[in-house]
Amino acid sequence: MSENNTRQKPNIKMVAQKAGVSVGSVSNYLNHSTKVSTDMAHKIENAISSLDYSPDYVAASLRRKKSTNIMVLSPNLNNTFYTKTLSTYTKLAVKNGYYIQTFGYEYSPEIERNALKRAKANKVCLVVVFNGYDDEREIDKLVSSGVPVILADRMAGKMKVNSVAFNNNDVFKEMIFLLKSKGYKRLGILTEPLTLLNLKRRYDNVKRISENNNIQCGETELFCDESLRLDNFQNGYIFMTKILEENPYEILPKCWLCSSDNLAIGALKAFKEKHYQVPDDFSIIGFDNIAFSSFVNPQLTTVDQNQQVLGEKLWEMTEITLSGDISGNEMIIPQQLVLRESF
Amino acid sequence: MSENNTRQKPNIKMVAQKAGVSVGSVSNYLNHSTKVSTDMAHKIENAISSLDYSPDYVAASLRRKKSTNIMVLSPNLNNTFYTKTLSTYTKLAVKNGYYIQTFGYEYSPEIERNALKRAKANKVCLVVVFNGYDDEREIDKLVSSGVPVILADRMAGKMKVNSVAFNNNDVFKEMIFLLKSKGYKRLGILTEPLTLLNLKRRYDNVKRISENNNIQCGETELFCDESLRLDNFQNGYIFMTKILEENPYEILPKCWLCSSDNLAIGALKAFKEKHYQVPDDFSIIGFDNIAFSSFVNPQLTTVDQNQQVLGEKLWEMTEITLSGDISGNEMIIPQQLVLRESF
DNA sequence: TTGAAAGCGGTACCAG
DNA sequence: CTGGTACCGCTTTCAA
Repeated sequence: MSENNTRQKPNIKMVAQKAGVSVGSVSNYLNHSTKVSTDMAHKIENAISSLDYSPDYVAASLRRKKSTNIMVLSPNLNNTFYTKTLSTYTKLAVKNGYYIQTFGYEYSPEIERNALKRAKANKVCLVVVFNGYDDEREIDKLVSSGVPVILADRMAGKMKVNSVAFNNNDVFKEMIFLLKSKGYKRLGILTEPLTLLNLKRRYDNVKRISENNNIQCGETELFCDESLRLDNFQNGYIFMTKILEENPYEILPKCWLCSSDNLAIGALKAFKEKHYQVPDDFSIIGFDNIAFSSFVNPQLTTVDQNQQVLGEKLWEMTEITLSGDISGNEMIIPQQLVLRESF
Repeated sequence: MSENNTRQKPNIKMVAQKAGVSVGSVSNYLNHSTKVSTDMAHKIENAISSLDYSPDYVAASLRRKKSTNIMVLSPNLNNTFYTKTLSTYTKLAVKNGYYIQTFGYEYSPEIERNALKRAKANKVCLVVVFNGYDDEREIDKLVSSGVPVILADRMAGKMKVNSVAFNNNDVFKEMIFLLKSKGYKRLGILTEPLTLLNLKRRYDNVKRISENNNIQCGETELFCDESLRLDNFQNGYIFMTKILEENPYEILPKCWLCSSDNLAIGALKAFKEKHYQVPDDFSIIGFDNIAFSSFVNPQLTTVDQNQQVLGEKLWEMTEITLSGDISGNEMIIPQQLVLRESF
């Protein structure tokens, strides 16, 4: 008979009333901020369950001036390198009472900056930024307005924020050594634009180490295109097809290093379609070691960037950051060459 | 010299003061709720930019009792079927002033229910649930507490909520017809547990249509395992390997239909490793048509569930839902068999 | 049009 | 330990 089928959501005041205690006491009880008598605890418990009350985080955030929501920004979500990392990270966060909101900014600096603004407006307690670029100003503003930031898979550079990134140097020593021992003279680089700082660093390092070892790896060997950001597989395939069609086999590098497994797998398809044998005519090395890389044929040789470890380190850094230490801490994770069939 | 380097975040009151107008007027101006004089508009504009003010959504949400945040729940994020759909949906949402927070519940009903509670506590204006199960009670509670829900890739069943799902029936007519014309007598089903409603529906339909056409597809042909939820590739591979080792070739179905491309690709690897030829010794059909499915060897025959279309329909449904119509609207998207090499 | 003031649902301080 | 109350930042009547 009652008409108010969407009756008012129970609030702390109603709980207090029903339990016959004050609002403050209910809050104390809920937040364990002060001990309450067992008698009172009982009454409150009963009121809560009979009303089916659950606290309003928004109101709490407003008053406390912070929340337990963590925002994670990722270039996009279509790369299992990111999502696998997030699986681990999310589980850890949930276990500790935090909640993760993921957002894919689709490689658009504009959407990314917009999300950064949301972070402030939504009072998240932390934002984790995967890669990203052209965002230093927004990040600085965010930090100085009180929202800490962790950079993931990216070094802090000049910014004074915490970060966890991969080494991006040591693994190339082994790689180039092997390259040399197999008789290669040049190394082709297939990559998205080097605007991403970790990509730039990788490139600089592999180039330096190559040249120190008489492996040619300069301008002529650098193949990079804007499209490679968006749809790695598809556009990697298209781009490599174009390269093969526009250049005679002789002038192309015989060994390729790609900035992601997705790209490498696209290139692999292009090689096959043009009837080149991998690794005989061309050999290829990926980056990330996503689950998929061992499922393609030939199986992909790649650089392992362990997603579980990254997720765990990220959580460690989160605890450090949340405890107030935002003084530019840095965690560096080693990489590892995993030899399979494509090289 | 100033010590307050983290000085107070500007709020609407400070803007009002600086502009020499009232708080209400600033709010009116910002929300276009009432016309303000151009003179006042100017003063407010100036105050805002000189203070670098940006409004606090949390406070606004509290007062308005709703927000422009949309929560999207997904079983996990490691399947590009979900993330591709989300790419499209996110772009549409952002364009319309909404913000998407994605959360992967890792196939845990507990974590999923928890997230649903967050939805209420965080005052999101809508939650989109991909698949999910054992959550009807939480969803009902959510809806009756005023947060509308859209079911994605899942039909509403008995629940009175809006949904957008795939047809999951018609495509099987063509598939079984082809199966028959190629001389197959049985169809093996490789799937995660049928607790997901859309999976159950798919299975019932393919079974019925098979039997009507004298294709055997019953208990003996159903291969399903809990592990297949978690890491599709890896566990699909492991599970199929086990099947091949425990059963003589003769008694196994020669054609397989999988509940996802990820699973199919895992199975493909198992077939190859045991030196079976695809599609000669075994043929296999996937589901989803993820980008990757045309990159494996042999290329995967699969059922296209167009992710872009799903993303778009989901946004259409979002507008309907947000406009207040939550009376159990349903959108059904057709599927399409895409013939490649594996069948 | 504009301003004043009452909340939204909590938290935290302070007095008892 | 408990209750009373100011306040978080914004929206929204209501009067002027």
